[in-house]
This record gives sequence, C-alpha cells and structure tokens, in this order.
Amino acid sequence: MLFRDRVLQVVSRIPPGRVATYGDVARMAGRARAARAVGTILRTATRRGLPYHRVVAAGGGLGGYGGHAEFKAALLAAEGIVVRKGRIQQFRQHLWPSPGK
DNA sequence: AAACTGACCAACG
DNA sequence: CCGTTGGCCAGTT
Repeated sequence: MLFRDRVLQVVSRIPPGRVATYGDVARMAGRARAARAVGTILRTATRRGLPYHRVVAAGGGLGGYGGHAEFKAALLAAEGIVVRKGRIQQFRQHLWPSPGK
C-alpha cells in the first residue's frame, strides 16, 4: 500500500472535533519522520477536493491549507475548535489519538 | 533520472 | 518570541 493511501486512511479516521499533528499522522502511517511528506500529500489531496482540515501543526499552529487557511479555521470552528491568533486554544485537549500528558 | 518544492519539526541562538 | 538550520520524504518538474 502506498504511503499516500495510508496517510489518507489515518486522517479519515480522525474523529470530528479532534485534531492530529502532521508528525503524529506520519507516525500512525508508519513513517515516523515523514511529517513533511504528509504535508505534500494532503496538499495534493485538497486539490482533489478532500477537505483534510483536521491535521494541524505541532505546537498548536494551524499549518496550511493551500492558501485557504481561513476556510480551514472555519471548518475546525464548525467542529467546536477555537482558533485564535493563529493558534488552537486548548490544543493539547483536542489532540488525537491521545491528549498525551 | 536528478533537482526542486513544500499543509513539517525540533533544536538553537 | 522570532528567525535560522539541518534533517526528512513524497510529489512535481
């Protein structure tokens, strides 16, 4: 199975209202250090019309959305995630699969 | 086939 | 808290 497909599968399993970081997705997809590649993959995916907006940057930033970060923020907001000053509030708690500590 | 490009990230200064 | 640096890897040119 292509790395791309595993990434898309993993992302599609992120429950609404939760988010995962690029690095986490990379890890779940089997390539712990491929966070960057995940970015390229999701970008092409968006171009295909798949709204993979639940993947955010480590540290609470939004990451990108092919130049449509506003839309991404709106989608997250619709799922109950508060984004302010480009940062996700209570980022740690929305994190999936595990809020960590 | 080789080089370039980024929705990344952690570590420094 | 910002900018830089080096490493990473799939996709695109």
